[in-house]
Amino acid sequence: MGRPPCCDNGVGVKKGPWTPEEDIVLVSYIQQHGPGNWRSVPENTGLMRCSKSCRLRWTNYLRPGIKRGNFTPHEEGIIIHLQALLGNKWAAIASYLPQRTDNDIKNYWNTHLKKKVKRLQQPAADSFQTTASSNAVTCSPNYYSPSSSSSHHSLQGMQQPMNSYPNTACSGAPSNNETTTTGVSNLFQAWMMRPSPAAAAATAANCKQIAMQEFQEEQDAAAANIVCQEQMVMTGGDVNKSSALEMVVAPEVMGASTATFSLLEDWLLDDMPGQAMDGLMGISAGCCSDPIMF
DNA sequence: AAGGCACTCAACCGCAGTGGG
DNA sequence: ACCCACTGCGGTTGAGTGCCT
Repeated sequence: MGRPPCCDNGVGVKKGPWTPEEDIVLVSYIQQHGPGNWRSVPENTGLMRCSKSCRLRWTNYLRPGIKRGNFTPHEEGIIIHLQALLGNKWAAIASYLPQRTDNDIKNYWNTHLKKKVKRLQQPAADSFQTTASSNAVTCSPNYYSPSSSSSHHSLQGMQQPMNSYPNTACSGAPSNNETTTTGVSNLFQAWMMRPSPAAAAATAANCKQIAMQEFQEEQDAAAANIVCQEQMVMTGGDVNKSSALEMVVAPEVMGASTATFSLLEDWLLDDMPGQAMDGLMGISAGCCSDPIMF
């Protein structure tokens, strides 16, 4: 017991924000060797970072297909919904939003959604206290227990194939879309051709799982079309940080993702007609208090 | 203009889980 | 069965930034 953390030696280990130069070194290495074996990354690249820091930088920032910026009302709704179901299982929640990282979702929840939900939950809770004191408003993740898996909307079956980042496990399926893969995107080609572990593990236990599998496969295909624009603006030895490594998802890819994503959205949101657009999905009273919601 | 405050988010920390030897 | 190396995850921190007074 008590194995020291990998960064414990401290000596010579750099901390704090990553520089564009470090990003480039890391991306170049992952292009050659693929993600994983993080222990060897600092050793082989000369990066003065611990392996954990390298992994985090990759998964939360450099990984292709990451969508940054504002969350859409749809995404908000899904996060709120899944948080009510799963609790603070950010990795699990992130698996349903393949373009978002668990860190992003966690941050967004803590900074925006938690307050939002609380604010809207308050009046609902007040009204509920007079009627349903024991079974309703808690939104506990245990509320939908595995024992209720006979329910049409049980998460148990479908969670399995979604546990890996779909967009990093590309099946290498050929695409009809024009793929302009230049710059940094070239760095990812090698590892993007790996087979999909999710596809290999497919068991099709129920209809929802099959649907999610299809979603996964389409995500894989979409990932093959991700266009990563390398915009390394080197001016007089300086690196423009803001544009050094900017991944841009082609509009047609986003369209495909959106189309396939609607399947998931249907499943997530179909019991809440007319509630999605306000971004809060009626979480305060509607979803959590309805035992047949899922 | 400047100081204080609140907010955001990248990054860190520590623990748990897992698989190989 | 046990140990250990490694990865994954969730909670937390703190630097940067913008707004307000």
